[in-house]
Amino acid sequence: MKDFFTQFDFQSNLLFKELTPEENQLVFNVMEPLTIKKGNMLFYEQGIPTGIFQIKHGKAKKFKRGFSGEEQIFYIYTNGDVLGYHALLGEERYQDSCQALEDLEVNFIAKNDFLRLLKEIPSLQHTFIKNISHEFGVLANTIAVLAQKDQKTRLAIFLLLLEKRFSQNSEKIQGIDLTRDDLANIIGTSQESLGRSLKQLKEEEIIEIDKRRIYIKNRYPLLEFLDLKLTDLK
Amino acid sequence: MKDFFTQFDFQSNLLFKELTPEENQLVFNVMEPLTIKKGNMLFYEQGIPTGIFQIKHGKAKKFKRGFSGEEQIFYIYTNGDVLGYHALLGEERYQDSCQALEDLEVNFIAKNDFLRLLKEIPSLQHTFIKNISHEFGVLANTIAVLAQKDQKTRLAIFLLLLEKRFSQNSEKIQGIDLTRDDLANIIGTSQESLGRSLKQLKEEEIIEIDKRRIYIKNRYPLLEFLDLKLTDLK
DNA sequence: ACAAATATATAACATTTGTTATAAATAAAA
DNA sequence: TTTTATTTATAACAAATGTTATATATTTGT
Repeated sequence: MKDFFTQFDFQSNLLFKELTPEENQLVFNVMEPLTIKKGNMLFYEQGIPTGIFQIKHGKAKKFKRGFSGEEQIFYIYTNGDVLGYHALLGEERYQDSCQALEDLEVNFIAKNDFLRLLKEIPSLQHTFIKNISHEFGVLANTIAVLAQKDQKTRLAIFLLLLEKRFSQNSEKIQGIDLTRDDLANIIGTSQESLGRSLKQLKEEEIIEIDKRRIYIKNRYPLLEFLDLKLTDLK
Repeated sequence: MKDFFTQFDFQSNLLFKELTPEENQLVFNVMEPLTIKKGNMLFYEQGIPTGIFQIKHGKAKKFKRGFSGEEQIFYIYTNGDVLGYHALLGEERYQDSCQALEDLEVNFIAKNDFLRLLKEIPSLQHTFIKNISHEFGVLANTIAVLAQKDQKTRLAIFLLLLEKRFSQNSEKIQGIDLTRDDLANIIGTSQESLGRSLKQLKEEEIIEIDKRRIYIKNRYPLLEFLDLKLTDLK
């Protein structure tokens, strides 16, 4: 059984990690550094794919509009994550949208360069397909959480997951820095209802809030509430 | 924008549909007919993959256990659907489980035969990767429904989807034949709460129930309730 | 620095959903 | 068939969540 965090993590920060120094150089050579301003889109649902991105620094939300049009966030990417390859591997348009939550520094790899890399580095195509397969499982696990857990439980789960995600490739403790709207959207509830639960956690001294940023002060009550043993966390 | 049904359908009944007669023969040659009894597993989460299946006749549920162990159904396969290829393409263990909901007639393609087919039929690998990419979008859409819609709305959506799915490759109207438990599990609610909503729909003469089988008598109120235009349905 | 716009917090109330309990119907086994 | 087990239906009540409204805090733009 994959551990708790792995079950909900795309692990897309590991995609270029298994390369030899030579292969790594090939990848590095075709990377183009870019800055993307807060609020700008990395790509749009139904847009024609132009390449893939690696986030050097910052956060981006991946979302999709359901058939009645409301945005649903299903992943938050952060430092080191590689994204945008589904559409290229599937040779189709983007199936979801990705937007910068803060100013981003990214490395961009253009479509043709990426396709060439796939040929030059034999293991790479397999690594990507394997990751998509893993991501499929992450979405299935997310479905289970949303379908089975009540709101307070979903909040506890995503607080733990997001805190961990945001500390990825980063020295200091980041806390969870998302708008209440985005956080409510992730856990599938209303902003007001989310606020009520956050207030409770604050009163129980499990979290601390500074401006909008949420810090987990004491994770043990959360783990206990979720029936997680420390060993589940690796 | 993909139409309503396509947004929630893996379309895994189309995977072998684009082949030339010669290619089709190659596939046919390695298919081994099998019968799988109701309740038996086609494969298990964490099991080592042995091959892929095409359902000739019957229904099977695909599910995954969340971190606290409850089963979550995230897809129902039916006539014509091909399944079990994620694990082979990703060269990893099965990431979910699949169980026969009734006696199944399937065609089985053993791992090595399938891998050989991928080499012999150049378009095939691409078709499968493209489909996984599409399935990824289906799961994202499912997340949006579970996170954003209330229980009655989720029921309306899944009734329409399941009715359509079950009529796939089948002449007569099938209705929706699932245990209340499985249906409740799919839409993410309790059996009792599901029962309450079904009763309402029965009173409004939108559905009809015979034994456990649910028939949609009048789909227009459902479509209106979901704010769907007929053109959304293709 | 200031005004305007946006985001957050909170409470009261309405509605939805879950839970517990029990009976009836159906399916499976003897 | 008869008995037993399982599944479905339903109601009363409790708990969770959504909604509306309003106040306060924070961010953004000038």
